[in-house]
Amino acid sequence: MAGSRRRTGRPRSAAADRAILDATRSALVELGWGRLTMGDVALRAGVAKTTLYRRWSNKNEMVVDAVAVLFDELELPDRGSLRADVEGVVLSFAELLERPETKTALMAVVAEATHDEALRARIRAAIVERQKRLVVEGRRRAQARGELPPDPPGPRGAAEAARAVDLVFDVIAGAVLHRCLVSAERVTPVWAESLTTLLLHGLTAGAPQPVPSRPS
Amino acid sequence: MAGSRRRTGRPRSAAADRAILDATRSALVELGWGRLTMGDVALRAGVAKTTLYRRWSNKNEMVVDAVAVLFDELELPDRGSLRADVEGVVLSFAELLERPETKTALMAVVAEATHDEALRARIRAAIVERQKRLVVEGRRRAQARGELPPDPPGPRGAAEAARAVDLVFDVIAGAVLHRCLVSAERVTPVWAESLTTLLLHGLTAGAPQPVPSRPS
DNA sequence: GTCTTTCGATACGGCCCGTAGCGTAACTCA
DNA sequence: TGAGTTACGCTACGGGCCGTATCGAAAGAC
Repeated sequence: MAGSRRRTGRPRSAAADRAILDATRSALVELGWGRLTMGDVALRAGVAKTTLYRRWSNKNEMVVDAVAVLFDELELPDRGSLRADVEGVVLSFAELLERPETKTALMAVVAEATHDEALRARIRAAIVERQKRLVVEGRRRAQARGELPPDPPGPRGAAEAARAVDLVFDVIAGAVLHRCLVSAERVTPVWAESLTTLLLHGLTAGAPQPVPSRPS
Repeated sequence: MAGSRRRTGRPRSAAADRAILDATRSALVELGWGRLTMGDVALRAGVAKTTLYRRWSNKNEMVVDAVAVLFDELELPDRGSLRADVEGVVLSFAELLERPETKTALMAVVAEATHDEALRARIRAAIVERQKRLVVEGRRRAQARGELPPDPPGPRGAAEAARAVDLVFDVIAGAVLHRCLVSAERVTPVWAESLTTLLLHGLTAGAPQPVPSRPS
């Protein structure tokens, strides 16, 4: 379907696509979300405003596409240990989030998504689900090294593993995001190390534990 | 200074203040951030639009004030153990964040704050710094119970304790926020328990730890 | 009673959104 | 090569909202 969509007529300009998305990101940096206008993006891209509306139905959808590709540059090179891998991904994610276009656009789009189901789905597919690969990969490596226990067998084990991945993803991404955007403080290597230690060993590391955890 | 600010003339209507902030919250629920207009808020509040602009210079500042009070309802009753306290605050915070006016407004305001230093400061003062009290209190109780080691003495110990509070706050608030708003999944009691276990004992709980943590 | 400030109401310039219409450019197919 | 089809740049437009100005009336302070 996607391949045979348009077989005749003048094709869409791929150069215009790139110019528009680039212009959107640079406008986000300079103006922020509230002052970003479609007319301005068109002007920066050297393109007519109508060309924007032929591709996206509104500002939100355009910005999601402009920002989603930024997250794809996240990588997880094998740094040899679970600790090093976690610290690495924390710092990479923070570096990404400290770029003005990323932080501005991500928050604005998430805000709009709170009352727009279609946009919520677009975010989940374009960003969240795609980046969970980092956690899956880091976890797999740690299990291979013996730093984490292997997944239990069977479908129950797989479901449990999926829940663990979701949890770790929310904790790491959430902590970095909150630190950068809500608390508005920088993510330093020292902070990344502290976060990693907390994740690996917990709050109670090095302390007596007089209160046993209750079974569920 | 604040007390003797205005000594003559007609005083500001406290009823109007309340009506405006209530109207702002209800408009956020129904319309979301993008469609919320000052004229509409004035209409809902039964107030002239000029009355809004006498109190706040723009939409962002008004919404921060409308939302900040919601966070003050967070409490931390002593549930008898660190585990129970953490689970409790996670669930309370999630309940707050799942209210439409909270999630919409918080994200929108944070997005605007990425390129507005004054707004960033307002958020930090009105929300972040005020809610850290929950972590400080929970930590103090846990230390009294012997679940956490006491703070080292001296100014260095105090600084270290402050960093620990900041870290735990970012991790807990960030995880809940990311789960609710970015991943767009519900915070269930089961999830809260998993998060608490992770926070208390870390990823490596129950697994061998071949890689020792390096001292800093 | 006078002074000061807020209030509601109305009007306004300005900016932006999203769409429509037009002539032209680019590409496909016969 | 020529006809058909689609994208493009340009311009213009109605409509909505922002933030401000202006006015007379109301509400307290002195």
